[in-house]
Amino acid sequence: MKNEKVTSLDVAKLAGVSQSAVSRYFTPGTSVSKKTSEKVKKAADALGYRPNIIARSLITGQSRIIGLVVAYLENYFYPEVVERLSKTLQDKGYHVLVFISSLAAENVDQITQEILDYQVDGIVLASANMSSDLAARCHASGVPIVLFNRLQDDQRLSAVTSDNRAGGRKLAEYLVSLGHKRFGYIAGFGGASTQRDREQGFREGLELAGHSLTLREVGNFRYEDAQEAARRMFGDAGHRPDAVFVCNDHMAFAVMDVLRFELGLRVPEDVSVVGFDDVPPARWPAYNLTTIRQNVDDMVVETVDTLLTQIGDKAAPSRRVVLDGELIVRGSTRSPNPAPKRGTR
Amino acid sequence: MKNEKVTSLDVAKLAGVSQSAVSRYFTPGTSVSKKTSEKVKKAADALGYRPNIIARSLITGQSRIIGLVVAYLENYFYPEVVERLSKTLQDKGYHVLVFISSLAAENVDQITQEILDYQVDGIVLASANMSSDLAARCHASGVPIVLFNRLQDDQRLSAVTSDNRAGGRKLAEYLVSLGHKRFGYIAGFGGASTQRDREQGFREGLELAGHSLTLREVGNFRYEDAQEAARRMFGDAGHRPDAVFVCNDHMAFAVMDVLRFELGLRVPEDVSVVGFDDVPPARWPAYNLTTIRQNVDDMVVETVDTLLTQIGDKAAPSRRVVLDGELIVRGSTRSPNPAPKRGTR
DNA sequence: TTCAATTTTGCATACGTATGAAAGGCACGA
DNA sequence: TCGTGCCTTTCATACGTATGCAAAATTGAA
Repeated sequence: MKNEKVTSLDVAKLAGVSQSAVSRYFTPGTSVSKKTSEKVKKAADALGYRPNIIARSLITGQSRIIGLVVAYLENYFYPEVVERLSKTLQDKGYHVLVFISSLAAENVDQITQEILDYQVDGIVLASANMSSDLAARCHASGVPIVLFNRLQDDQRLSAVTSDNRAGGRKLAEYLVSLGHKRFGYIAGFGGASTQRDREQGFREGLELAGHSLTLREVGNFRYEDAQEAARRMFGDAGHRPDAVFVCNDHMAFAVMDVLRFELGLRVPEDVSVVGFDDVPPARWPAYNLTTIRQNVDDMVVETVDTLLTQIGDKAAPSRRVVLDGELIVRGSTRSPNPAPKRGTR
Repeated sequence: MKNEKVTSLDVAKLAGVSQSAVSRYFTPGTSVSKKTSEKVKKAADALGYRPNIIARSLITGQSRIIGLVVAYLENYFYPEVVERLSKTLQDKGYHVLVFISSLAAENVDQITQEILDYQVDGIVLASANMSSDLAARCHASGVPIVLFNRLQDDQRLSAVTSDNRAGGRKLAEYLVSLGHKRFGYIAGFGGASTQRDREQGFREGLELAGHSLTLREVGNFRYEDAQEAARRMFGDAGHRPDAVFVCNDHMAFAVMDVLRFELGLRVPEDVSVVGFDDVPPARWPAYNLTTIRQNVDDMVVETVDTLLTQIGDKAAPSRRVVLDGELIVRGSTRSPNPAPKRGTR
C-alpha cells in the first residue's frame, strides 16, 4: 500500500554519489568505476530500485515497445504468432503492446493513431489492412512498420509473407497429380492479399495442367461462414467437386466437419480437402489435414530482424521477405498410389 | 523519413497561445474557451499533433497500460481471453502489454519485474503463478493485480475464476447419472489451482454417489502429454475406464484422438469423454465435446471491473469473483436414455 | 616526483507534458 | 464609473531519467 516511488535520486543519496552515477550504472555501455558500481548496487538493492522505463523513454526517444495490430485470434495461426513474436522481442528487450482491430478499415486507422500516441518503436500489422495515407503518415513519423502475412501495393512498406501464390500452385499440382477432375475453392475475406494470392496461384496451377476451377464460394476466414460455403458448394449431389482447396486451415476444419457430419461424405475417399497454414489442429488425427506450412518461427525471425534493423537505422531500405511454404501431405487427400486400379497387389 | 516530432509547444506557437492551453485542450475535464479551443484544434490538425502519452504518463503517474502475463496460448482458451480483455480495456482507454512467461516460476518473477519497470497501472496474471513475496512487492508498489483463472493462498490478491470445484462435481454427477462405473481422470499441470480444484470437485462428486476414481494420469495441459496419458490409461484393454474427465478441453481433444484413431474405441459408445472450458473446437462436430463452459466474456468483465476499481481507489479491498460454469451436454458422452437396453423400440 | 593522458564524476540541462498559483479578461450590477 | 465575482489564460515548476561538458581523480611513464 506504500506508494512511495523510489527514484535514482534516492539511490544516489543513500549511496553517496550523484544521480548521474546511478543512471550510468543502469545504462549498459557506460563507464563507471568498480567502487561506485558496488555502492550503487548496494543502495539500489536496499531500496528495491529499478529504473523507470517511461522516464527513460522520454529522454532516449526509445520506448522499447512494439505495437502489434491483430484482428482475429480465432484463427489459430495468430496465437502462435503472438506468442513467438512476443517471446522473441522479449529476448531483445522489447515488449508487445496489443491492439485488437475490427475488420473494418477505418478502425485500423484510428488504432494506428493510438499506437503512435504510445511512441512505439515499431509496428507489426498482422491480419489487418491499413490505408495508404496512414501508412505514409507512420512512415513520416519515422516509425518502422512491418506487414505480417500481408502485402500492400505501397512498396515503401516492409512485409513478411509466405509465398502464397506458389503455395496455391503446389496444392493445385498435387491435387491434379492425384487424378482429381473437379475442383472447388473456398475463399477468404476479399480484401486480404493472402486470399487473393492463394487463389491466383491455385488457378494458375490448375490451368497449367489443363484444368480449371469448377466451383467457388466465400467463407470470409470464419468457421461459420465456411460451413455455409461448404453447404452451398456440396449441396447439389450431382455437381460436387472431388477436391477442394480451402483458403486457410481454420476454414478447412469447418468444411471437413460439414462434409463428414452433415453430408455423410468421406474425406478423402469422396472428397480431398486441402488447407493453408498448418496450424496445430491440422496434424491432430481428427483432421489430419494436407496443407501448406507457414513457418511461424521463420516469419517471426524475419519480422523482428527487419524491424530492429529499421529501428537501428531509420534510413534502412524496406524489405519484402517471401518465405517458401512446404507442402505437408497428410490424410485428407486421396492416396497418390493409383496401383490398386490395376490390381497389381 | 522526416523525424520531426511535433510537440505541444509547436502547436502553441502556431495557434498563438500558451503550451498550457494546448495541454488543457487535450485533457478532458478542463475548462477552455471556445475561441482558443478552435485555434488549438486548427493548429493541431495542421501539424498533425497528438499528445505524447509517455510524457503524460511521467506527470500523471498513469501509463494507461495493463500488463498481461500469459504462459501458453496453445490452449485455445487463452487467445479468446487476450482478445476480449484487450478489446474491453481498449474501450476504456487502456492497452495491454503482453508478457509471455515460461512455465518455470522464477521466470514469472523476473517478468513481473520487467512489468513494473514499464509503470503499468495494473497486472493480469493468467496461466502463470507468482511467488508470494513478489505478489507482496507488487502490492507494495501500489500496482493492482488480478489473477485470471488462477487462485493463490494469499488472500490480498484479487482473483477471477470459474467455480472449478463445482464444475468438477457437476461432471461427476452427470457421468454417474449416465450409468458409468469406472472413472478415469487426466490431470493438468500439478501447480495449477484449476487442476487441483477440478480434480477435487470430481472426486467429491464421485464419492457422494458412492463411486471413486479408478485411474489417474497426468497430461500437464499439453496435447502431446495428454496423448501419452491416454495411451497409458487405456492401454490395458482389461482395465479401461468407461468414462474419463480430462482437466481441460485442449487435452480432451488429444484423448479423443487417441481413443478413436489409435485404439479404435468409439466415443461415446465405448468411452464417454468430458472436458472443461468450452473452447471453440469443443462444439465442432469432429469433437462435439461435453464440457463445462467458462464464460470468457463474464470473466473478462469482472477482471476489468476489479482492476479499474482498484486503480481508481488504491484502498479498495481485494475481490474474489467465482463464476458459475454451465454444463454443456454434447455428443462425447453416452446418451442419457437407457431405454434401448430394454428393447422398447 | 611530475606531468600528460585517460578515466571517472558531478553539474546542469533537456525530454514533452500536466497542473497549482497567480494574473488577466469579461460581464454585470450598483 | 467602479468594483465584485467568475471564467480563461499564462507562468513556472515538476515528473524521473540520460547525457554533453567540464572538473576531478586516477593511471602510467619518465
